[in-house]
Amino acid sequence: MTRVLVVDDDPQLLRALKINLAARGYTVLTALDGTRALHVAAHQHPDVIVLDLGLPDLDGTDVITGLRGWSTIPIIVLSARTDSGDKVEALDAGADDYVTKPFGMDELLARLRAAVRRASTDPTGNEPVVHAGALDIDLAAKQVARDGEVVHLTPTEWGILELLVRHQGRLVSQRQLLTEVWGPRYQTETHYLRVYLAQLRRKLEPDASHPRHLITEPGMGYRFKP
Amino acid sequence: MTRVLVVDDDPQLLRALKINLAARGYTVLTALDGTRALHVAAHQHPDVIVLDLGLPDLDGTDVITGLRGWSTIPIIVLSARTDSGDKVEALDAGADDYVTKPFGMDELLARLRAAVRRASTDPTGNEPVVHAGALDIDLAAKQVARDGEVVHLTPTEWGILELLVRHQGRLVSQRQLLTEVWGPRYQTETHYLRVYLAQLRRKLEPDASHPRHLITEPGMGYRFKP
DNA sequence: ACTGGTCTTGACGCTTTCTTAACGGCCCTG
DNA sequence: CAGGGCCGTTAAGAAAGCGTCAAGACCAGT
Repeated sequence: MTRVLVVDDDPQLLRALKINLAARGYTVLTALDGTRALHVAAHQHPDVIVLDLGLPDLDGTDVITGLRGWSTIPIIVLSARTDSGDKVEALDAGADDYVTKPFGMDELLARLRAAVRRASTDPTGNEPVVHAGALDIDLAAKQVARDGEVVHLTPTEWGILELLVRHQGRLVSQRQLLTEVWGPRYQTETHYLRVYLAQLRRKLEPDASHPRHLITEPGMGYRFKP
Repeated sequence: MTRVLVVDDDPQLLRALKINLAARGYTVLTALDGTRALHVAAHQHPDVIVLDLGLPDLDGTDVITGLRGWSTIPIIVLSARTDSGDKVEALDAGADDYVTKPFGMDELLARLRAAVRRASTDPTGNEPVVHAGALDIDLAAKQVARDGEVVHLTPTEWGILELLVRHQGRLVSQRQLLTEVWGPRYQTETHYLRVYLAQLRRKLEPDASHPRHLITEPGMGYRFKP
């Protein structure tokens, strides 16, 4: 049974969605504001989230980034605002889809099915700890240990490491690193990568000048070698 | 570089999209109808497809199902019809997103980024590893091994090899190699090919002077023989 | 307002990669 | 068999990319 978390501060709409989704066989969880949404998402592990942007407590994009910090659950954003700036912002923050109110219920359901279908072919979600040499990288806990000692990483450092580790062995292009860690507008700031890769190597590699795990492929990108 | 296939029968819109996408650093492939779209998708392996539903030859959903038969490439549907029935149909056929015309270019770009982001974090990398003699060519990892030993390639070398391997067995013209690896303005610089093919053979072939995989077809182009 | 941590930015030397040139071999044609 | 394409090989200078260090900007918590 697919579990949907619906986040909306409008009780009427919430109720309508709940009825419709339940009628289609979904299990429905609900939250009235962003804080509770994050809480429910963390504890109930829904399969997909329908998120209204106009929440009383938190900004919509903050909810998205809060979720994306630890999860890849598909997020479908609902909003009354047709402004394309909002859409861009939400999508770049990590939303999977954006539906403008008023919307047809069958359209929302179709988008929901599309989101769930995609997620179900994606076996990401149960790969908690990656070991590589003296490194233990816990993706769920967002923590790295070197020789058993926990190493502190900044958010940006972690973002880079996580992306590389999730694609371990594969080449990750500079462009992808920049868009996913900094955002699509930073695609050309390759300098950042050099600075941060040097920092990561200093923290994680036995010999920073001869890296064994964080490999540079000149002109192409970087690669995490286990 | 992300490769986008744009399918539209309206030359004007096609041109506008091409310019905008190219300006954002995408490599743009185009097709004017469904048949050609399926052909290009199969042979050029784009990273994402933007598909207009109003095509002259095939029904939009047929194009989607045709693609979904063998590929999980993200598909963003474009349509003038706001009818929610069409959306449901397209999404259930396997489309990833549905954008109604007229649309804002920045919104489309954001949805494009979202689709590419999802696909890239999805390790359903159905890019195969191609074996040829002592060579193992991993297209997803962008890595080649010879007798199990990883061989380092420069970006240009990899670009040539990848193109040839993706068209394995078939002849790839010099013109195509030059335009895809160096850019359309280098179509006459056939000399580059000689230099780089020699380098590739030295790195990959058992006997560089009697190549078994990287075959020259004099006056025509090159061919990768598995 | 101060502090500590983090992110951005600039400068420099070094390495890798690209471009270009020169030369010799092969094969077809006249 | 002479000449002109076309191809392969090698090498060296030019250009682009990389690693490193460090200073200033920014931001949140005290």
